Amino acid sequence: MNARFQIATHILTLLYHSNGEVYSSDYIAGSVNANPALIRKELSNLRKHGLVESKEGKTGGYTLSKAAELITLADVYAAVKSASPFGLAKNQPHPDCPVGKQVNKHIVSLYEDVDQNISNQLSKITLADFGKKFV
Amino acid sequence: MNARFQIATHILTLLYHSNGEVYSSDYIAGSVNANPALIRKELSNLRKHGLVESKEGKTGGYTLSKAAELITLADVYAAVKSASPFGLAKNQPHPDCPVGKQVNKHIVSLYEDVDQNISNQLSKITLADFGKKFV
DNA sequence: TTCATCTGTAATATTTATTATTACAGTACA
DNA sequence: TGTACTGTAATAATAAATATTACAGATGAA
Repeated sequence: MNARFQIATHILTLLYHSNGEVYSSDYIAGSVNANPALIRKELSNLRKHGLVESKEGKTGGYTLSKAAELITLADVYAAVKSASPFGLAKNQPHPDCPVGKQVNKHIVSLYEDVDQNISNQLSKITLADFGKKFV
Repeated sequence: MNARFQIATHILTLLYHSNGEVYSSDYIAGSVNANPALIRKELSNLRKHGLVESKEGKTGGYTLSKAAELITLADVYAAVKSASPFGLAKNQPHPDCPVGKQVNKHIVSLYEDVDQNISNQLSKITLADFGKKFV
């Protein structure tokens, strides 16, 4: 996991507070303090995951695709994770060692459990819940 | 998080199966398929966290510092994590934006909750539990 | 219809983090 | 006193994340 979860959550929280008004990637980039192209890239990803809608052209910009009550932080987590926060080494352990030849399998299985647990926890928090913290 | 959790777990599982015999960093590196110096570095970290003991000199090497029933994967997690698997952007969000100026605080708080949840889950699995999977 | 302002995306550069390597001093045992 | 280890620092190489630039395409307004 990396800063993408933070950025995505920041973006969505902004859109939650926009009350349906479209926000441009430039405006959002200003609040996040990041490059507009990077923000558009993340917005593009969030759109592919059905969390935001975009409109091109002169009066274009971004809005949430559905009510913030229907978006959970688990959705955000699923959208931004390319891989599990738990990494695997690129090196294959030694196949002749009884531990080495099985360790990846067991670690992967453990990671899946942990990941499921994280998702379960995050699914209990909606974007509306999170956004209401900002007054 | 990164591959260090995997490597540390691999090391400890090897030592669990050693039945008290000392293993050298060279031997361990062979199973993990990594550089002995890297393994020693992680072992040094595990020693600082009280999970392994080391012996220098000609017949030196590494052993577990206590019974595998008394080591949980949460201990391993705590030992290897330099930071939470959830990252924060280096860029400070814009302080004039109501969302930007508070988002870090709320995200950090959320990360702490998630991290605690991960630890709770991992604390239920001892090294003995994990090591018994290897037959 | 043409200009301004936006999205979408690719290509690339930069920075940061991770992992690997080398080297060697210090320790302990035979 | 030589051999086989650990401990650790310094550095190199690699990989991943982030930032930047550029521009085609869309849309609405003058």
